[in-house]
Parts: sequence; C-alpha cells; structure tokens
Amino acid sequence: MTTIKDIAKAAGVSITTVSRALNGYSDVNEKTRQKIIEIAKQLNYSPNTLARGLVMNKSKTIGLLVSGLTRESAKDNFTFEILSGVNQYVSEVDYDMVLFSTTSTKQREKTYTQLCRERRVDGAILQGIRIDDPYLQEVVESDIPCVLIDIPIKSETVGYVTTDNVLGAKKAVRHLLALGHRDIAMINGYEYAFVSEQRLRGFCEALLEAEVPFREQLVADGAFKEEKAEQEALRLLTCYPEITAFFCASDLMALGAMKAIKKLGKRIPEDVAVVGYDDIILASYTTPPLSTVAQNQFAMGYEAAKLLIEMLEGKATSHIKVLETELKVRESTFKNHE
Amino acid sequence: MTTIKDIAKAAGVSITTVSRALNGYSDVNEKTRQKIIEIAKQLNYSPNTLARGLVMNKSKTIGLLVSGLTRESAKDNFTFEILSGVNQYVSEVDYDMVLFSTTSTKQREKTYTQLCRERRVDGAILQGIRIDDPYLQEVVESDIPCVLIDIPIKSETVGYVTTDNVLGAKKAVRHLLALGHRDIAMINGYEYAFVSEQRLRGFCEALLEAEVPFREQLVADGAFKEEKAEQEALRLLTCYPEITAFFCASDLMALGAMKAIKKLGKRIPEDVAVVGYDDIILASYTTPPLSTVAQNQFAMGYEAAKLLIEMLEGKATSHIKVLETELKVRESTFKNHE
DNA sequence: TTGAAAGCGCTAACAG
DNA sequence: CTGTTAGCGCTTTCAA
Repeated sequence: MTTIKDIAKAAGVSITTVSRALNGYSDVNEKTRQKIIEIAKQLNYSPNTLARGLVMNKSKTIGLLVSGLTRESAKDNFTFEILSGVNQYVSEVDYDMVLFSTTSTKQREKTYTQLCRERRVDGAILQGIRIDDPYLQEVVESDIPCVLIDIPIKSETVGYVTTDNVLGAKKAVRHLLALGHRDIAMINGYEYAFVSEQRLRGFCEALLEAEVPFREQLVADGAFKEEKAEQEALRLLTCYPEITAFFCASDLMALGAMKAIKKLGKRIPEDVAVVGYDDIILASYTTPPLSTVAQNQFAMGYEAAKLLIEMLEGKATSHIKVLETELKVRESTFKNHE
Repeated sequence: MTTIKDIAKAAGVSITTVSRALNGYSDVNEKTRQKIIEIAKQLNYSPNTLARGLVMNKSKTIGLLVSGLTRESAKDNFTFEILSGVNQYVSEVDYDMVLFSTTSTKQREKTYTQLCRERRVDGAILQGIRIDDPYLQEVVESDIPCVLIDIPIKSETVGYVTTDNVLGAKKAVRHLLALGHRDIAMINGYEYAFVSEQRLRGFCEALLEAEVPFREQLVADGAFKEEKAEQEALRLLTCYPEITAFFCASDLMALGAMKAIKKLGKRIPEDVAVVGYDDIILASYTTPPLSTVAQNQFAMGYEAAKLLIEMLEGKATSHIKVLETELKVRESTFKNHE
C-alpha cells in the first residue's frame, strides 16, 4: 500500500511537503502540489486514517450506540431510521460511523465508555438506552461528547434530541376527546423511559383541559411490547368495559391493543378506538389502519449527528433539539365513509 | 488518557512488559502480570486501537457497504436485518463494524475500494449493490477480502452468501400450480440482480415440471418497486384477463400487485392469488396476509460476517454459503376457512 | 517554500 | 522472564 513516503520519493520532495500538499496547505508551491497530486493518483494512494487519527488524536468517527438490535426489533424500525439519519449526515460531512450494539453479549462486558475510548471515536450518539442503565451515567459523566435520543440530559459535553412528547400525546388525546370519547385508557411504555413520563403527562393534561377526570386505574404498563400491551388491554377491557378508546405510547403496543379488542369481538373504531405513537410502517397497513402520532426518526438521527458534530467542532449554539410531531388520523379512530 | 507508558512507569517495568502482560502472552511473570493488570484498572486504561491497528496493520474492523439506506428503504427492512446479523456475529468475535452507505452523495465521490482502504478495514460485506455497479468490479478485484450478499462472485479474496433462489421460486410456483392455477404471471425484479435471474429460472422450471407452457409476455419487470409492480400488474391483468395468479420476486412488489388487483375489483385469493418473496414484516399484516418465500436475512448477515472473518483468519473452507428458504402459505393464495 | 526531526501509542524482533 | 530498539504512517514544530 502506498504511503506518503513513496510519493515523496517519487516526487523527489520530503514527506512533509507531500503531507502539506495533499492536505491543501497554502504554503506549498502550486507546481509542486500538482506534481504530488498527480503522483499520488498514479500510485493509487489512500491516506491511512489510523495513522492520521493517532497523531491528530481524533478519528473522524462517531459511535452509534444502540440497544436491542435484534431480529425482533426490526418490526419497529425506529432504530433503523435513526441509524439511516445519522449515517446520512455523518457521510455528508465526511465522518464515519461505527455501530455498537449493547445486546450483543460480548460487548456487555465493556462499558459504553470503554467501547468509545478504545475505538477512539470522537463522540457518540445513544439510542434506545434505558435511563436506569448503569453505563449511561458513566458515559455522560465521562469526557466523551454525547448526544442522546429521547433522554433529557445536558452538560458541557452532552446534548440531546427529542420530540415534544407532551404535546404529541395531547394531540392524540384531544383527537379522541373531540370524537366524543370520555373513557379513555392509556397503555404506556415502561417507566425507565423519559418519553413514557412525558406522554403520560400529555395524556393527563389533555383530559384536564376537557374536564374529564383522570382515572389512574385506566393506565397500564405495556412495557413497549406488543404482547404485554395485548394482555393489558384485555385486562382493562374486561375490568372496565366502559372504555371506548385506547391511547398507546407506541404503535407496537397499539397493535397489541387492537388484537385484544378484536379478540373480545369488538369493532375498531365503532366500539373501541385506538391511537398509537411513532407511525411505524406497519401502522398504515393494519386493519383498520392505525391513527398515530408520527415522529420523524430519520430526522431525529440526522439532527443528532448534526448536533454532535457541531459540538465536536465547537460551534453548537444549543445542546438541545426538539422536533415536531404530527397526528395522523386513520381509520382506527374515525371512519369518514360510513 | 492513560497509555501503556504510564502503566509501565507506575509499575516500574518496561512498556514491552506491559504490552505483553495485557495481551496475555505467556512469557510474563504471573505476579508482574497481576500487578500490571491491577494498575491498568486503577488508571482506567483503554488500549488505543488506532495505534495497535497501525503497527499490526489490521484494524479488527469490517466495513458494511450497503446501498439505499434511505428513509424509504425502511419499508423493506432487508438491509436492516442483514446489518443486525452482521453486527451480531462481529461483536461476538470482538470486531467492530463501520457502515458505508453508497446513497450518501459525499461518498459517491470515492470508490468502495477507497472507502475501505482509507479506514483500513480488514474486509467488507457488500449488500444491495447492483451487478452493473462499476465500483463493484473494482473492489472485488482489489486485494480487499469481500463477502457479497446475493452476488455469485468467488475468488481468492471474495466469497458470497445467498439463498437457493431457483428452488425458492419453484416452491412458490409449485404451490400455485398445486392449487390449480395455470395462468400464472410473474413480476420480476430488475435484471441487474442475480436473484432476478434465478427466480425467473425457478419459475420456468416449475412450469416445465407441470407441463404448463411458459409465456414470456406474462413476465413483467417490476424493478423491485411497489409502484412499478402495481402498474405492471394492472397492465398484465388488463391485457391478459385469464391470469389467476401472480408470483412476485419481492414482497414489496407483491404489495403493488395486490393493490392493482383490488383496484380492478377482483378478490384475493378467490379471483387472483399472489405469492411474494422475502417475508418482510408487512407480509403478515396485509389484507389478506401474503403468502411468500421467506429468507432469513438476519442469518444471511450473520453468516456473511462469519465467512468474512474466517477468510480473514485463513480458516474458511468454502467461500460460498447457500441458505435455505421456506414457503409460508398465508391467505393471499389459499383460504382454508371457507 | 521546503526539510529534518520528533513523536502519537503500540507491537515485535532481538538480546540479555 | 524482561528490556532495548526500531518502526507502523502520519502531522507538526522549528529551522533553513
């Protein structure tokens, strides 16, 4: 493999000059530069980023740290869209992305901080990490620049991107209220997620606005899982047959709720309406299509990468980005062709 | 950041000894080793993989080169599952994965070979690359070890993993034939894919077996796109109203075909049956659920990574892996509760 | 405008 | 069992 040394020899100059020429420094004779570039091309030269990273002490690489990159998680392709967005921005600014997945048994032995340090990533984006994850604390307290998805921690080196989950939930619940629903149940995610707390708050606030009393027993923990949500929905519908609508903190859980409703022989939306959250691909393909609060995960990934790299280059103005959500009304709440 | 030099000083030994102790060489006094490990832990040492990579001339990193990591491609999460599988194996054997996406404009300027060389990846896995991609040729002819997904190229440094696409297609068509269909149309992918050719072959062979004449005009090019497939299905059904079944070379195209069939007011499967290929998540959620030839993409990714790393370590016996497919019969071909 | 020299953190002969 | 030395490919003072 060609090195700048080879080029230097071929061009009859020093390696210093080659380095400067190739890196676009101004203090190099234009003629020399042309010659060097020409030779580099001929010799099929590729710079060695390892060597460069070693001396410059930065790798132009960021780490994407995700949890749950399993075969099952593909259903809810949240992670994938984040990843696509991150990748998009990162490659626009000529960085690379290395993927760390915390589900893989081997890497469990290492903390996130170690993972990042060893690969000498310049910064990291964290996605799908639970707020009670012990390694999370460690990494945000380290000196590694981090951007978190949906976890509101901010410091000198830490920022986050999220959506307005309170408002998002409100939109969903207001929609149900506007349709006349009063007995609305909520299937929330597990408590170890910031979004769960926020969405619950939105749920409550919307009820308050409409002067509908909040009944705690109508809130269940679906743990962001389809099956768990199905069980909980089944339980709720049985104990509280007055329920006419579900607000679910994720589409996956909404799928579970829909299954439960159908199992009990009830119709959607005539007997029970359902609203989800996320707008996963599946949402528009279910029967009936699922109304949901859409968040643009690709954009979240993109903005996270952008924020991180701005932080790395010292030109981040704010460390926080809050994106918008959009309520998508489909037939699981409302049939307009009756 | 701590280096082995710091450890050496603290332990009162040479850096060589530290290196050896930490890397588990046998020729180091057990007591010394313990002391060194202890100090390393105290000092919160993380090895610098850049430095190690530089001197050892290998990075313990592989590149995953994919095309089409766009927001739209999430629907068909083929890429994501491959990625998950690759990541799984890679982390089991303590490698890292860096992602190169060819859609991102910036990287288009660089050939795949350059991408790999610059990051000094030890090898690469290529997915979703068209066989007429000019950079593909270059990279397989380079000295970079490669494993291709669904592209049958084999050499000293190149291997591939695929499924038996001829057989897969046969299974699907035999199923249709067994149900009594004789006028079967096929919506194939674009020709720049190995799998298209193979699936067409399977289609023909199955017809031959059943002594049903092959009619070329019943084969359309859906380009692996939902919309294009819909158009083509519409055209076929209009020109050849005798068609009672579609075999589609991807589920995405099958979705398109189903739309077309519904538009014409025909029922699935009573009037027209549909079989897809891939078994994407959506397949079981369509109305009616889609019969399809399932391939385990997670396994494909996993096996590709395994093959690549075996090749890197010189212990690959074969450079080819062919995985199995499975026909999943759902209601788009057959209703058993009539 | 150019070159010599040092050094990033690590591994690998080689010698003791 | 341990240390000395050289060097991976590159950037960066400092001098010329």
